[in-house]
Amino acid sequence: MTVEKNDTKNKIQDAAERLIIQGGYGAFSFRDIAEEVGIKSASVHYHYPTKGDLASAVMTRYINEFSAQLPNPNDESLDPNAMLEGFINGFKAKIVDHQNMSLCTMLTADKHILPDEVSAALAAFYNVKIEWLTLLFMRLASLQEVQAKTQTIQFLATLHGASVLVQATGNAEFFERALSYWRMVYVK
Amino acid sequence: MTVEKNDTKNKIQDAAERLIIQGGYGAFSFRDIAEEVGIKSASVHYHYPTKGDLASAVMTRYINEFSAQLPNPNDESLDPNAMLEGFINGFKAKIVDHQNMSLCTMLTADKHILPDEVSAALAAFYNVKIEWLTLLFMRLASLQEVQAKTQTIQFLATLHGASVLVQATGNAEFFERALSYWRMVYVK
DNA sequence: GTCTATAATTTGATAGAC
DNA sequence: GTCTATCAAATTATAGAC
Repeated sequence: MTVEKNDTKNKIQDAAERLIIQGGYGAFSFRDIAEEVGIKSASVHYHYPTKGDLASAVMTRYINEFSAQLPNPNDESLDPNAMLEGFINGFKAKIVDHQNMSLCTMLTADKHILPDEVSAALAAFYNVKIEWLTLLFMRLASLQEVQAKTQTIQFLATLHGASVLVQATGNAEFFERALSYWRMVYVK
Repeated sequence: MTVEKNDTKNKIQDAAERLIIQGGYGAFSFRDIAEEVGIKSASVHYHYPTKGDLASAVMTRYINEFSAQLPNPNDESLDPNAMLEGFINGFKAKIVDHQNMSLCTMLTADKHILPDEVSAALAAFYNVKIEWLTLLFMRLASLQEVQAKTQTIQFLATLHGASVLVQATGNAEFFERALSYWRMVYVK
């Protein structure tokens, strides 16, 4: 199984991901992508026949990379507090450092105009994150599943809402302010 | 000063607002709006020459209506807990009942492709909400301004993030779960 | 796999009649 | 204020040569 990291398919996905993050599903065109990759739009269609196919591929790659990078929350050789810190900081890097919203938040906003398979993948991805965090909070705070899931929803909402506030106001400081409770209780 | 609530300008704004809420700035066209209002696209251009003009008008109307409906947080004849409850429930109505994200969250996602005046109005609007909530939290919890503002950012993030989770997963129950802490502390 | 060429449609916007 | 008519540009997508 050969893994080419810089082949045309990946370059196309890189460009598409960047464009979706910046303007949403409606704001990426085959010509924009072609130009960025250095080929013609017909060649983009060769790799991904429709816009939905391409968005779906970008989404799938994002989910796979994200999931692969998640450690096992019940691995006793790993510090659960550090896992939560890593989760927060990974999100923060996308939001604050790159002054963007996450790919998934963007696609969530566009859910009504997304191909069905993409919006289904999106919902599934959020459920993966919820399950992972629930296991982590069960371990972190010795909680029952129901209580840990509630913590998860509150935490995930804070994280995603923080990105909305930062993006809307341009005030990066709001990120740490929104997350301060969670850092205080579980990280420090 | 005559106030026509059902004149063409307002009908156009209604249609534009609905379309923006459903698909973002990129997913509303003059023809879509014309069809919904029952006129031709050239007539829409008569009222709002450019797309930016229309988006700006929708945004301004939304901000004005929202601001006008906010009570004075320091009015001692009003219950501050009820004010926060009203704020939460007003947001919930948009998110859960209408299965949408709020106009402002949608436009925030599209910020990079928005005309400058619209994105500036957006940032200003979030700051209005933050100031109002900060005054409310100062009164609600007898906090200093800095602490009240931190509460505000945490609360606003939770609210907006809840809408992302509900929209992404289709699980309306996540709204109350995300807000449960705030309802428990300040509403019940 | 990439290209040229092009089809079919949609888009934001304007001119001018009524 | 609304219409018809139209424009120039951009869009997704396909056919076929190399």
